[in-house]
Amino acid sequence: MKKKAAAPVRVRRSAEDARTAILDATELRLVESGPAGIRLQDVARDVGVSHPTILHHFGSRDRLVEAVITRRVHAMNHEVILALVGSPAGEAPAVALFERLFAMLGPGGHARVVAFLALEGRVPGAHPQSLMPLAEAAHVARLARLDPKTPRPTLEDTHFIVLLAAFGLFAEAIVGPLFRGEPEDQPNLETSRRFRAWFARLVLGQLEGP
Amino acid sequence: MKKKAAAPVRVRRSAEDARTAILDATELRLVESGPAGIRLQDVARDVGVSHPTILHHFGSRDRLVEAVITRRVHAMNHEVILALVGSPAGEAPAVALFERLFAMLGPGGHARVVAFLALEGRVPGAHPQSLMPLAEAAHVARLARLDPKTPRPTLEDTHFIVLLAAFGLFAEAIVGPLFRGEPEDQPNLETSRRFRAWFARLVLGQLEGP
DNA sequence: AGCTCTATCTACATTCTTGTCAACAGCTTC
DNA sequence: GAAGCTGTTGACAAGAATGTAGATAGAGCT
Repeated sequence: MKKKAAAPVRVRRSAEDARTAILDATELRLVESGPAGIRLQDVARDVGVSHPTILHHFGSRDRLVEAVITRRVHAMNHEVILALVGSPAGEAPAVALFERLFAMLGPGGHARVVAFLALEGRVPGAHPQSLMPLAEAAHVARLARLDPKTPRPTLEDTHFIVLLAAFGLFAEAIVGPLFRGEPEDQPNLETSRRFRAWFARLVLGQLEGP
Repeated sequence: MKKKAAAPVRVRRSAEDARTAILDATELRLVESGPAGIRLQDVARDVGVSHPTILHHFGSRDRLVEAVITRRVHAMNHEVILALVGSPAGEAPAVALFERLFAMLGPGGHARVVAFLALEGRVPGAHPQSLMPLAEAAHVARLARLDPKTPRPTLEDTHFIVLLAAFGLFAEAIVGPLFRGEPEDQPNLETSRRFRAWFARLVLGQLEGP
């Protein structure tokens, strides 16, 4: 007698576990292809479920995309803040901080996600990503460390320096290898590292200078 | 007697005119949504033809995308080079040069195209976009204008400054409003302009300094 | 005018993607 | 162990997107 055609062993997770597994798989697609590149069937295959299961847990593709973006942006903000508050002053720590930030933005994929969101014009009101609060904090610290005899820099000056730091790390992650003429599949990690160190010292010099 | 159901006035262009019209419409979609967002039906509607006409002229969607990217990248390189060679030395011209470059990258959409290409990993071997030749030219000019008594900067230092300039303009165009917390639909043009001027002077200062 | 070339169109085929639905099957509870 | 809840699934529907095929119709040429 024939076997009953490979019993379809159905795994049944808790709703929360299923949602988490689906979000994890979706996040990979988000980093790789952006929100517009997410396909329910692909995600389903990655997780090992059928695509209606995803719809059951998230209602629609749009809501899934919204959920994964929200989770990712929250995680990114959290990691960036952690790195910033955990960094002491000084040149060597500044270089180390830039390394840490870059590791998150580049290899970690945060910069890609930000770029996709910016290009698609998806800026949920909930996540403005403004750097002004960071600039204000940096400005206070900057004034406190400056020689009282030197002229006081404006808040806008500090804001611009913070913006520049963010721009540099962001662009290095997205177009660094491209602008350096390195093949995408094997970028020159050493040149990239030296640029980041050079850049960190430049930014620090701007903050310490007049 | 009935009319013959609205005579389908068929416009017939030369093959070259048709290709150009199709590429023009495709280019708008490229800037707006990136290569992955180009739809034959949308382009056809924009041009006012049926989508098989596009396939007749370009063979396939892939070849259309390839053609529009090639044309756009060539145009971009051409414009950038024109702007660079037409710029004299000095602080005011440097600020003006940055304005001109930004006008092409931001409102002109070049930065968006570059970002899409970088994110999708489409870097045709034909267009490596390396800034090294530019850095070498800048290095020669830099050495010629430096005080002979000061230590000679390395080529890598000049390369990094050129990279930083490109990174700043690129990122300002892509994520400037986002990182400044401005609504996408009405960015603060004045703040953006001041940042670019501040940034141009910073870059110039790096080239002139030691 | 008649002929040829080919740009263009309508209609259709195929594949992909999201979404719906009814049924199935683990877990928990009684 | 029976019942209920719900996570899960296959089958199907509907629409969109690319690509194909044959017919049609401008434009140039003789």
